Amino acid sequence: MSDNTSLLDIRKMRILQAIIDDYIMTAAPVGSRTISKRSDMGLSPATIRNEMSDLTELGFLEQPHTSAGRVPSEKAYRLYVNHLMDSAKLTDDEAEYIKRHLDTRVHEVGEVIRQTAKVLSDMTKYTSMVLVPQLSSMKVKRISLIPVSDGTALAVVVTNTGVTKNAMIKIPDTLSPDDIEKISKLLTAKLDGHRMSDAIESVLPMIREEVGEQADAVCVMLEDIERSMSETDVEVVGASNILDYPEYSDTAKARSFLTEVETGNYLQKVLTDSSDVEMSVRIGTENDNPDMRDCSVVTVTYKAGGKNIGSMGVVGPTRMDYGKVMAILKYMSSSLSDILSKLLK
Amino acid sequence: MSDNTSLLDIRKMRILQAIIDDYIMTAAPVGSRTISKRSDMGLSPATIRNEMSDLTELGFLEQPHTSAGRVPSEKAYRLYVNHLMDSAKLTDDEAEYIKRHLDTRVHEVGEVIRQTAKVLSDMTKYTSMVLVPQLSSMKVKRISLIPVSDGTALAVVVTNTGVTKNAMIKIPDTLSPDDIEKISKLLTAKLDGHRMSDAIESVLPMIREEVGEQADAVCVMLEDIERSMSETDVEVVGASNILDYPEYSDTAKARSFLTEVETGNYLQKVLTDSSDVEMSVRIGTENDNPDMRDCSVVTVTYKAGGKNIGSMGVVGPTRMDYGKVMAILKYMSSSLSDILSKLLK
DNA sequence: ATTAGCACTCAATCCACTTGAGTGCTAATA
DNA sequence: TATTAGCACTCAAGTGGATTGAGTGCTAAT
Repeated sequence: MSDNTSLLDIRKMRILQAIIDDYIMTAAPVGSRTISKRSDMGLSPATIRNEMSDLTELGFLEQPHTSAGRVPSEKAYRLYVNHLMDSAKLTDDEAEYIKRHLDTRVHEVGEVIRQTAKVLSDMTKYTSMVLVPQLSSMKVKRISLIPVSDGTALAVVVTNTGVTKNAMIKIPDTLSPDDIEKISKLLTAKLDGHRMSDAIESVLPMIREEVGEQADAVCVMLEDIERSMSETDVEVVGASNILDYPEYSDTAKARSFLTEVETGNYLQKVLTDSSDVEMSVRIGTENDNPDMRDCSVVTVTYKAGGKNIGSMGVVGPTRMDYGKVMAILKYMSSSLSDILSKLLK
Repeated sequence: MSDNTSLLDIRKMRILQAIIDDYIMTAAPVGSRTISKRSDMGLSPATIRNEMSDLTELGFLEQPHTSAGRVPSEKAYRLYVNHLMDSAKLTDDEAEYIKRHLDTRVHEVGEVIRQTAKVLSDMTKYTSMVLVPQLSSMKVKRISLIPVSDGTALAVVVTNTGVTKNAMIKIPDTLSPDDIEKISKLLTAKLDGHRMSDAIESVLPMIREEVGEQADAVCVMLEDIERSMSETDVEVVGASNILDYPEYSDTAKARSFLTEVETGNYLQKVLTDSSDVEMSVRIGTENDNPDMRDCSVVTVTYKAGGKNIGSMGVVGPTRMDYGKVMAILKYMSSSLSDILSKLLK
């Protein structure tokens, strides 16, 4: 991505910023007079017009039609996010709000995740999403196999971070409940401290001799479990918020947005793809999903014990309040990380 | 509820039915000419008009304004559902579709529930909802307590029907993992075959002496577990379908519908309230939630082992295709019951 | 009892006109 | 030379009157 700043002198930048700020608030094309009055640069509308004309030529502004004002282009938002935006600080009220609503006395990770998504969407008024913590990267502390019926058992994996996950698995009919308990204990003993993802390659060989003839069965079970563990799951809240924004007053557009969000596929993809960068911003067509081509998606990662274990984000119209959203996300990220780190001690 | 049929002669009924059928399809006020042509009763528009005038007076039809056609009232839908509607049979294609999509080789209840909701919404094109099976009414087969971290453990309850549910519970710091395992085995032994809801009253006393000084701790744990078990959870799919219906082309209306559905509170209430009647239909203002006052909600229960264990339903505009919806729900109910009965053997 | 005929109603659509916010260009100005 | 005032031009969004057409209700004829 080329750095566009060099093309723009300081005045053009300030004007562009003013236009974007205004457009983010009003969703209406902004004209030269508005900027002349609102910005304290003491320039006449005519001068602003000239600059706007240049900015249009450079691809930062667009005109819906000749006699409307100008609308920021995606390129403009990109510049805004990278250079212009004054990364808003949260007000005390906002920080307080987050603290209060996140500090419910919950001791279950799923609950914390849901609550986080709720707070995120309440504060931003956009759609929020939180990826549940990824287990595959955590170390196993315990594996319990619980017989459910002939041929099936529930595997419960507890990680060193205290996150748990279930997997319903098939078991050979030949195994008795006692066998299962034995295997369960053995797995816990051997896997303790290892990553689930390493289980099959590095740990299975060690177990092999001890389980004897059941080695193959155990192997299949482990594969089953690992598959379940690497399933990700995403909590989405506030999808219908999108209807509050005029750009989605067209029902068909709202429909395709909501359908996409409801399945959650794309959002999940974005969150997993971004789960190694501290903060990511996808503007409009930077989203490769056509139904999301006039949304922006902002994500951050969250940690537990100093290690990234998940990500969360916000989806809204391209004209979203990036400054506010990014500030909130940053704050929420560290709050959630704190809570989880404590919770998962 | 008084039975309105007596007020209407056979001809009025047929005309009303024709009007409702037409309105369900078109969502547009229907006029006398349409009915005269479409119904094979060989009556002129003028005659129909006279009858329509009577039906309006009786409260079965409404006029948006003088020169529009007529629209069925809620009272009309009620009559339709109770007496008029020819309870549509599913086509072979539809039955086939359900069979194929529900028969995925899944062996986990949650998966089946999600799939059911999906199929239900795909077929009806409305919003679907499925209440996950209620554990409190099932008999316990096994309880496992799995230590997660100091002070917390995961309780996994397996019922005789094979449904499982987790609850994260607090445990006294004084309990060692060995203690926990002992309690876990004891609970399984004592609770096996009992309903969770009876656990505290009838089973706890029997355990009391065996656990000695930990009796109070066990009691608290059981309460914790029981609370978690009686939590209901509802799977909602296809909320955005509502946007395809002209009565929700107004964004504000769609917004309030979607927000209500997103929280799921009301739907959950309806499903639990209806979980003892085979089929229930709530039309328009029969819903006590103001945001749902121009929707209808249809629910059925489903069983496992001959016993009601949950319910599911469909939400759509009052002008929904009751015949089709009810036929689909009936069929799905028995399909799901079959699957669960087999699955949970 | 039914229907043909007719006057009446009223939302929806169309069209011509106006309004007003905004542009782009040019000539005057500092 | 950069800025600005002035002005003609554009175009979406109203505004208001006329037209249309689907529908009704009533009355008189069948």
